[in-house]
Parts: sequence; structure tokens; C-alpha cells
Amino acid sequence: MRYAKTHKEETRQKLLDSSRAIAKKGGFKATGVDALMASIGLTGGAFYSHFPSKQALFEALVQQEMDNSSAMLAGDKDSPDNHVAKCLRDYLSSFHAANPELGCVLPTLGAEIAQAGPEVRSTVEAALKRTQKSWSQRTGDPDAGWALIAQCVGALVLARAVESERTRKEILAASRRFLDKALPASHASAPPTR
Amino acid sequence: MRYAKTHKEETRQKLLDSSRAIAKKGGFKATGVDALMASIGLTGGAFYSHFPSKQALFEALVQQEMDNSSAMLAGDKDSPDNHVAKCLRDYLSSFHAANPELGCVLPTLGAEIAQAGPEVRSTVEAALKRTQKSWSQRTGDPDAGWALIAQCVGALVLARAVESERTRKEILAASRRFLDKALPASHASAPPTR
DNA sequence: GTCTATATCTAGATAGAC
DNA sequence: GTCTATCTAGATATAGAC
Repeated sequence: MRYAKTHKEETRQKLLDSSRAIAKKGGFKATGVDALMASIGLTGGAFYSHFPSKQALFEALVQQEMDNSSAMLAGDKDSPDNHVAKCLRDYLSSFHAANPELGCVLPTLGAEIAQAGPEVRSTVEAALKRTQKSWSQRTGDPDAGWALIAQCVGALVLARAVESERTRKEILAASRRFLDKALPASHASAPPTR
Repeated sequence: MRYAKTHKEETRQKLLDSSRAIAKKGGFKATGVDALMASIGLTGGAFYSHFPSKQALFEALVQQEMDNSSAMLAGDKDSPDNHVAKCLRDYLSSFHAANPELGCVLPTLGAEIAQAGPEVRSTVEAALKRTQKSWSQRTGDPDAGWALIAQCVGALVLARAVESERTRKEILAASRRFLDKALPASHASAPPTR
């Protein structure tokens, strides 16, 4: 055979990885199939050997992305007590705001997901619930799960929508401090001052 | 003259009103000029008598939208003590989640704003700061301004991204309760139980 | 599996008649 | 100011050669 058995799977994964970053930076609908394929050194025609449609790529992409995110944010039984605090600090960082291609999908593709079909939205819902349950349990506040995720997503949307770097930092810092006050000390997003 | 002096201004405003709703529902880039004009009973060619480009419409649209929102959310000197609480209740409602065309631009167009030019983002920043300052002052917590806006925007993005109606309501309710606990009683989003 | 070429469609924008 | 017609560019998707 002209191509190794693993070739197709590798190409597919490269395409997913590359598309993920591009979509998070510039939007999914906004980027063409040609550009996505070019980013991995191929031409547009080859796309349809891997996905039946551009929409199918979107679904696979969101699924992978949400799986990764929720695994990272939910943590596991070995995660330290301040796991949530660490997540909040990383999420609500200037680095995250400045690098959408490396971060969470929701601030960038949230609106596109909202307009997508039921399968995509069910996938997203399941992944979100995983993080929500973990965070509610870890903080001891059943409402904190959803509220913290909402705070994170919203703060990133705002931070990226404003023009000045100063305001961007203020939004993120205010959100971090607000959560510090609202959560029991052991889960605060910054180390306690003594 | 074939058209009254006020005709152009009226048409422009009708176009803005209609485009606003359409863009908030389906995204701005996703809707074509022909469709926007058809929604007010005109054809695509007439668009360019009102705006030099589609991008110019986006800027005008976001500006008007943010002005309206911030005026409503910031309130004025006659607003009651529970003004912030009322805003939170309305914003974090199922009605708002179900009707993007009637609601805030940020959950739907936030990502498109983030990709827009400096003028748009400066406009958005100024309007956001107005609400932020008002809310910080009214709640007595300097961090609450940004944090509450972030919580609102994020909760709406999440609520619209999930599939089930049940989860959608849970997200909104959890956010409302979380803010109840985090804010001084007089600003809580629900009337105090006694 | 990937390429080039192409069919088809839609978009933003312009030109000229009314 | 609005219309129809059109230019140009870019998109998704397909066909057939390698």
C-alpha cells in the first residue's frame, strides 16, 4: 500500500489539532477548508477523505476539545486540595486571554456551539457537567460548579472584547478577587496572605 | 424631492434595528447584506446608500447596542436600591437565554467583537466601564462590577450552549444563587427570605 | 490518500436605469 | 433612494488522474 495503516489516522489528528487552534483564533465558519488543509501541508480536495463535511469536522473538533478541557478542569482523585484554585488562576490569566488558540473553546466558539445541532450541544453539556460536578464537590458549594465556569467564560469574553491592556487585566483580576471572597479560603484562587 | 428629508434617517434606523436582532440570533458575519435589507423590505443594492461597507454597519450596530445596554444596566440616580438585583434577575432569566435577538450582544457577538478593530473594542470598553462603575458603587464592592458582568455573560453563553432545558435552567439558577450569597443582602438577586 | 480542475453557490460591492 | 444586473472573490463539495 502506498500509505501506512496509521497514515490516515495521523493526518486526521493533525487536521483536528490544527483546525482547533485556527478555529479558536478566528472562528470556525470564518475559516475555509482550503486554509485548514493548507495549515497541515495538504490541499482542499483531500479534506473529504477524512470528513464527510465541514460540519462533521466541527463536531469532532468540539468533542475533542471539550473532552480535553473537562478532563483538565475536573481533575482526578490525585488532584490536590487547591485544584480548583489552580484552575481559576490559569483560566483567568492574561496569558489565556492573549492566546485564544491555546485556551478554552467556549469564549471563542460558544456562540457557534449555541447555533449548532443537538449532538454537539449534548456533547458540550456532558463535558460541562463533569467539571461542574467536580467543582461543586471540591468547593462544598453546589452552586459553585456552574457559577465558577460561568465566571471564567464570561471574564474571558469580556477581557478579549475590550481594547486596552489595562482594562483587560482589571477584568481578570477583579474576577479572581471576587471569587476569592466568595469561596471558602481553601479554594481561593490566590494563596492566602498572612 | 422624491423622498422626505427624514426618509434616509428612518431607513437607516430600521436597518439598524432589524440587523441588530438578526445578528444577535444568527451571528453578524453569517448573515448577508441581501438578507439584512430584505428584512426591511429592500434589496441588497440599496444598502450602500446607508453604509459604506458591511463592516461599518457592524460598528454602528455594536455602538448603539452597547449604549442601550449600558444605559439600562447602569441605571441613573433615580434607580432604586435593588437596581442591580433586578438587572441580575432579568439578565439571568430563561427568557433572556431563549431570546438572543432581544438580549445582550456580548454572549452572541462577543467573539466577533474580540476579532474586530480597535474602534469597536474601545466603544465596547467605554460602555462596559459605565456599567462596571455603577455596579461597583451600588454594591459597595469594587470587584463586583466586573465580576457580575462576567458572571452574567458567561452564564448566558453556557445556558445557550447546552442542549437540555433542565440544565439550562440549572445554570441560570446556580448563578443567581451564587451571586445572592456573594453580595451584601440588599443587592441580592432575589428577595430575602425571612 | 492526495492532487488538480471544476461545478455550484453565495457573498460583498459597484454601475447605471428609474 | 432604490432597483436590477453584474463583477469578483471565496466558499463547499465533487470528479478523475496519479
